[in-house]
Amino acid sequence: MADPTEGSFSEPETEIMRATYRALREHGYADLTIKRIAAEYGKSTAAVHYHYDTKDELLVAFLDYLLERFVDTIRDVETTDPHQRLDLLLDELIFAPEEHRDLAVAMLEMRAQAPYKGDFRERFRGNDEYVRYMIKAVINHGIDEGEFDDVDADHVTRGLMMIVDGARTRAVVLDEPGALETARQTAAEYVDAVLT
Amino acid sequence: MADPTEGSFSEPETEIMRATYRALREHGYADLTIKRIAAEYGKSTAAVHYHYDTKDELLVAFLDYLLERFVDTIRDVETTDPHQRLDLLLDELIFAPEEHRDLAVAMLEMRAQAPYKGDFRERFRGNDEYVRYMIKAVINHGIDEGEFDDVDADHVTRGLMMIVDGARTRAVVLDEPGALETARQTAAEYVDAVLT
DNA sequence: CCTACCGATCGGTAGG
DNA sequence: CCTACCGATCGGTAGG
Repeated sequence: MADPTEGSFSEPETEIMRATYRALREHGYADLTIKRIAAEYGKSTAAVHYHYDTKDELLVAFLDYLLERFVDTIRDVETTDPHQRLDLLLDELIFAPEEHRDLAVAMLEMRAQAPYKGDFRERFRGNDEYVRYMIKAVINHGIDEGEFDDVDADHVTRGLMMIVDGARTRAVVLDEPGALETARQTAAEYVDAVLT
Repeated sequence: MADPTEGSFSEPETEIMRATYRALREHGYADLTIKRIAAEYGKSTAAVHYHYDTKDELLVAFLDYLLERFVDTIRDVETTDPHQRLDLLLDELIFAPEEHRDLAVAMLEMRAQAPYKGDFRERFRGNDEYVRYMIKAVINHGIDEGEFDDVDADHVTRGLMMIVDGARTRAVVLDEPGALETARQTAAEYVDAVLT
């Protein structure tokens, strides 16, 4: 809250989140231990437990941290023209895994835990609702301005989310060059087909 | 190989794969231990290690087992009409997570390990190629018969895979009713838009 | 395949 | 926050 947005040091909690991120990237979720997080943090495991009583509590906080970072990558779309705005939004949603592969990998690992952790699922649902709201708003705006056909904005939004999530999953799992370009093109074809 | 396809007992390896499946379903990948697998198997951990030297070796065999089961769910499309055949294929690919949620959950967990396990990634790539080949063959058949437009079959196939994988991921993570119906409809819209 | 066990590591805590 | 430690559990093995 003190706003060291650019400062190289900040609150211990933020440092621990960063350390968790590095540990997850290096070892994967299944081998993510308090000891490794503490090692990345540069302090003892007791220091970690001083800030987060249990591992579960730390992981939920970490998911919030991850989702914040994710939302940050798609927040600054500034154009007002609906079609262009939708294009830019889709660019960010689909090409994010390319620029932030570590983030995409970590997100998929956390996502795969959702069936076992209700806390995780709730947060992913909230995040998904937020992203869908952004897309839906642009589509509705385009419909109002007569730039898009009068479609079911909610349905089209969900269709685009399928493509976005498919792209993300495939980018992480298969790691094939060109997969994101294909996804972007598919999204464009879908937009052209149903909105115009 | 002795073919007890319906027998309630079979080779120890198959029993262990089944036990691993149950243990994974119950505890998740991060808490999947040899001890729990052995408990499901009904024998000692040494019995498990007798068949699989290391946990890694067991997991790779288990992924093969999972992918076989997955392929089995999409093998028996019998129609010859291209459009109908593509529809049935997409039905199976998209609605599979509904009928086999455990399988879909397990698959996503294994998928999330791909960045850390080259063995896993290779197998997912092989499986993906197989599924894509099936779809592409149907599309090319439709093009040859003049039922579909003369499109880039490979590109359309990849577009459909995005939707399929998006649907699977979202079904597991968000667990929202209706998500698969939406995905199926999106796939139909995409097919209509680019193939006809 | 089993019993019995190995060293290593786990999440978490007591006491300062 | 640290040192030092807890009981529990991990993957894996020896010997039969």
